[in-house]
Amino acid sequence: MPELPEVEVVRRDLEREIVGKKVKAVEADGMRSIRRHHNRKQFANRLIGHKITGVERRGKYILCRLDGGEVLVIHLGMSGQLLRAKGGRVPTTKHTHVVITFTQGGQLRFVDPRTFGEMFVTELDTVEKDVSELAHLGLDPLETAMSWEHFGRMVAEKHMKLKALLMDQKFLAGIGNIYSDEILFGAGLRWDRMSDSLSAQEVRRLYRAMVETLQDAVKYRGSSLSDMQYVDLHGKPGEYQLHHKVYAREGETCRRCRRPLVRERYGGRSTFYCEACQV
DNA sequence: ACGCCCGCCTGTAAGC
DNA sequence: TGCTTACAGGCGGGCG
Repeated sequence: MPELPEVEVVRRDLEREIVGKKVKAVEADGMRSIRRHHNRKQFANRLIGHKITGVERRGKYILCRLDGGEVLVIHLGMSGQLLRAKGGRVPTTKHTHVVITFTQGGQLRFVDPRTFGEMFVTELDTVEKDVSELAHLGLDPLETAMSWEHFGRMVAEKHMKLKALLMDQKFLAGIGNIYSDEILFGAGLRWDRMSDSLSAQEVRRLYRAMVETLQDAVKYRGSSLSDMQYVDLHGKPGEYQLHHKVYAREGETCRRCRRPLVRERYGGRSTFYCEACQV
């Protein structure tokens, strides 16, 4: 579900809500969501008694620093949600796999119907070396300051379709299916253009569209589709879906040229674009 | 090195 | 109404 903007919104919510809190109790309903651990007790014991000292993001991963030098790594996968429950009396919903209770009261809950998401505790100073998904992450489009010329050199070194390149987490960290389509519309480029075929002007448009699209999406607190799988820490949906130009708008009119938008399958997933505005 | 498919899961919607 | 199928934002692995 969540891509960079949604994960960033949740990270900001977590920073406000759980930093400084100390873990009192941890419950997990099975091993699926904490599959890197040997057992539930070991997972719980690495959290209990520790205070959250900060919350960072690497691409689509959330890292909650703990006092004592460990870190709680969270990946939401396709359907994962982090929800804050204040007081203790809020009933847990179906698919709640992990509940972290703080000493000051209140809980952080991990809900994940499709169970592609996960969380685990590991050493902070080796996490980016030992966890290969993190070790191989590419640049973060919002965190890494870089010139469009530098971006253009990186893009031109590859010989890949633009959509595949934008979604390649080893190249750029955080962009998924929704935002790749939105970025490419913003840049006026087709999804299947080869990365080494862009003019300087096209590179500049792509870089600009990438940064602006992601920033806007964060500003509107992410995209919540009809399934409502993405909500923020307080259970509230985002509003960026109201600003989507192409994603899930097959057959609707292009906001720029009024022609109907098209959908194509690529790499097993839907791709939305305008045949006239994207070349 | 890359393109493409599968598997991992559950839920929902569309099609018959 | 029911059954079946397709599809959904994630990722890793394997094969050609």
